[in-house]
Amino acid sequence: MPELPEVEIYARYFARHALGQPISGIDVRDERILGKVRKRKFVESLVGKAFKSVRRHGKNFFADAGPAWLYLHFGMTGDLVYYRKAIERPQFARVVFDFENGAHLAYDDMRLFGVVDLVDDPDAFIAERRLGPDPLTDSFRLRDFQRIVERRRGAVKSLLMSQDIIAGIGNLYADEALYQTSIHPQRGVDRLSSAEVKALFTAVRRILRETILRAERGLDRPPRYLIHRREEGERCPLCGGTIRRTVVFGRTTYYCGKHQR
DNA sequence: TTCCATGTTCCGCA
DNA sequence: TTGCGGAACATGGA
Repeated sequence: MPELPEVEIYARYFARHALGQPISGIDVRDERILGKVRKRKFVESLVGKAFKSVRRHGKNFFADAGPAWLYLHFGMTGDLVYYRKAIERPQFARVVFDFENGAHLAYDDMRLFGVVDLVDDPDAFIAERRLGPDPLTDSFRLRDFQRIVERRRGAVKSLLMSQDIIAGIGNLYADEALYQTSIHPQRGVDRLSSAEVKALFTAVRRILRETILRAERGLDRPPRYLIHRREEGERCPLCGGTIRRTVVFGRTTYYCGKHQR
């Protein structure tokens, strides 16, 4: 489930299992998952190295294998699986890292929308892609968010999902933030009150943090979250209204027809 | 069989 | 210039 919180969990998982372990081999099982890098260069750049640290910016993941960085984007169905026995290798493992200790880390991705690549410099990558601030860092400031909202037009959900405005929010968490702030997903950005802009800013951070904290403890998102009610006609756990379905920014959108205005 | 899916990119149009 | 709709990508799962 790769939006920001999921990628953060993957980053921690990667750090827990793979950091400092010498890479003894790499099996690129499906080259279609590779970005710009060719298979041979990818393997030669990483074998014999060990990952030293990890970074995440929005949905983008980087692991330092100096001088090159491993880059991962999880697309819609990307996942990481650390395992010891060959039989445990996941079904859609596209790239497998073998470590000297005999364990393996698979990048698993059924739909192949993800990317495995090498980059020279994460900061340059972030700048080139024109990614906005990561909402869980100090670079995400209310002032900046307010300024962007003032200049922007269109539906508020589109703004939340635009990676050049905020990096990391996808379809589910955009709906969640709007639901929890009682804002209709199709409301024009120019019709948000300053209190609503502030509430949205706060809600985004709180929801992402809460999801990560709970996931670390093996807990799902709280029962009051819209994420458990993504179906037309469901009951809204906050106000008893009816959950509606529409399309915004090209994506299926769920909202409460009663309390989101 | 048909519809839908947590993402990104590209094209055409207003 | 900005924003949006639609399609494409690849592969299931319900």
